[in-house]
Amino acid sequence: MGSRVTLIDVARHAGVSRTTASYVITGTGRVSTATRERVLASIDTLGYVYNEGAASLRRKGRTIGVIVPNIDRPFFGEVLIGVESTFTDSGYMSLMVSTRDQLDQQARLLRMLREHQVAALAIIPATGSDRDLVNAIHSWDVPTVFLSRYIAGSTEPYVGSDEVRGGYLAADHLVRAHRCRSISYIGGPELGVARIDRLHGVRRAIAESGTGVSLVDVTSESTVEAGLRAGHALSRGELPDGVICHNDSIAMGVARALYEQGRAGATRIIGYDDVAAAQASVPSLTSVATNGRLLGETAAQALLAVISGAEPTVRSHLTEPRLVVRESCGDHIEDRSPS
Amino acid sequence: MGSRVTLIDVARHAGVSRTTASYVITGTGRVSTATRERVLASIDTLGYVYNEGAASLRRKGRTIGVIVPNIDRPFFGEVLIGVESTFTDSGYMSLMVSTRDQLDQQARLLRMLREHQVAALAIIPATGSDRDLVNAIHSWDVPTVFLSRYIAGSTEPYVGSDEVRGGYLAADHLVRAHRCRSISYIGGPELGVARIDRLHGVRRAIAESGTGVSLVDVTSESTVEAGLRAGHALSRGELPDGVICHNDSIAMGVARALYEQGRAGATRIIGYDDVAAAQASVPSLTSVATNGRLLGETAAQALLAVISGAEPTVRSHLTEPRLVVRESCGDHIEDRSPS
DNA sequence: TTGTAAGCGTTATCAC
DNA sequence: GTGATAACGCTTACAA
Repeated sequence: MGSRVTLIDVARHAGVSRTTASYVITGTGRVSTATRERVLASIDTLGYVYNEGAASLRRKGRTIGVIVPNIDRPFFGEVLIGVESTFTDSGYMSLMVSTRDQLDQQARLLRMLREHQVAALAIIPATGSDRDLVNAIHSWDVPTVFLSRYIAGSTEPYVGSDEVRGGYLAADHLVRAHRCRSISYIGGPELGVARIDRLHGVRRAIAESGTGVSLVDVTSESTVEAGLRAGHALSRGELPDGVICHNDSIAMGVARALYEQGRAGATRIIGYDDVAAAQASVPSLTSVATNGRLLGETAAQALLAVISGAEPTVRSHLTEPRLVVRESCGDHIEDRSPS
Repeated sequence: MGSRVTLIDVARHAGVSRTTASYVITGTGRVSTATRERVLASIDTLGYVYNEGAASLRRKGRTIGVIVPNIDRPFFGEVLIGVESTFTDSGYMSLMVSTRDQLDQQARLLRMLREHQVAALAIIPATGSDRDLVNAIHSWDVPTVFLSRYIAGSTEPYVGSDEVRGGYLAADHLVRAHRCRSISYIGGPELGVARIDRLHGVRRAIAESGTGVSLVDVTSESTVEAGLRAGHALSRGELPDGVICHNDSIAMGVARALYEQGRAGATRIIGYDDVAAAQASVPSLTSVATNGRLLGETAAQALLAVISGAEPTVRSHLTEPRLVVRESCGDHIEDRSPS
């Protein structure tokens, strides 16, 4: 009935030794076609299933640890798709865990992954992670890639979108195409590297424009609700000419808040990540596209390479973001607010 | 340096036997406080880490298989949060894989999970899964819960939202509160059980109303893009009085398409799942809330119970959906009583 | 309370 | 080409 069928049973049934049976299963070693057939037949009739756990005791395991802050944020979801599909397509399984963006959870999960002997680790570190995390992972000595968020000062392999460039693209569009003189950056955790980098890009774009542009930045959670709150707060004062949001959820919240205040289209809004919903919102959302899926695939491929012995250290890799211009930053938006 | 420290090393260092060391780690057996301290100290100084894989060779493993169609669909993301957090909080790890809603992938992944000796299985089956899947899982003999989608005729434990009720709530609102005489159901895979059940609910609501209401249903993918296409197709003809969409992504696409045709608000739209973006869309989306997270938690808890030996078969569990009324279904007649 | 020893199912080494 | 045999790191009766 159960998985009580072992390699020994197969070997006995096929009239060979465990070794030969093992050779057939793993494809290793030299086995005559005749015996191979026989073994395969036995496997089939006996209903044998390979025991990865037992095998891992001798050879390297085929399980990969994947750590993310929240599975439900659309962007991370896309990244996960990329990571997971790449690994399973190569015969590896992903042990996915979410830290809820909390450092203590992260430490705990890291330990559990260690106990599970994962062969590699892909991690989007929790906000606030520092050298301690890097050191812990480093001393552990398992191939690792940091994803989407990097740790300041770390030299570990990193795959992410070029945040500085993303901020630049957004601000440049506002300043040059729309002649904005005041810009607000909304959202993201205060110390998040993505936020800081994007703001750098924003400032650079402003500086390059040669015009005097005022910049205000506000932190917030990365949720629709937070965007709604931020939008209402914003509309209590004088609106900036343009708003850059830390992600699309916030942007949708801000746009909605302005709409509720009867000021739809009163300022230009740019989101970040270009998730699926961006194109369907009203107004449709201009957004900095980052292609999370590609990010995930890239990271996974890098890890697979290292595991396969391609020793040469994985180098960091930045993908190029792209600005997708839609209605939310346009001047052509009619005022559809409820009168 | 690496994880070369084994229980033997710990035992030697602490001056005890493997057994005692093992007792300390697992909390099993009787050990004097003195020796326990000593062992723990050794573990610390030696940097020992438990080897779950090796342990699983003797006792039951602590890894759970989780199969979903797509990680990136917001609703499934919520379900996963519930499943994963519940399991990790209990010391189990989730081996998550996505089938891309394809049967061959699903079969392959099922096999891999088996080889990894998972202690239990939570699965949202791919569209089109049938008795074959149930039989395969059943003969495998591992505690299993079907999640969110059930297999027709299967008696395996199932945790999901009451789809019939959801369809009823949506249609009842359209028919009674808005006096709709024509309704379209848009989206979902043709043979999906959720779709079929919801349509049952819709028909029941129509029948109960005693009025003659025409019902049209169209299948589609569950994406924003598909919603856009469906919305444009819809607006080429005469619009129905009300539209029920298979999920919120489709609903947002439909609403957007109408907007693009200059017919925003020309019909009432109801979405499904009530994902975060629903409240921020313009118009904000009326939606049937299903609480995916709770679903995931419930399923995980049921599995944990079975694993812990609470033999009595997990019974199926349906959660009650709730209609969240917002702007997209328009001019509300004050009738908030779809209790 | 602690130690001895027999597995768990696989792979690696080295003979034949 | 094929087959003994020794690991791999841990759990768990059974003794002491």
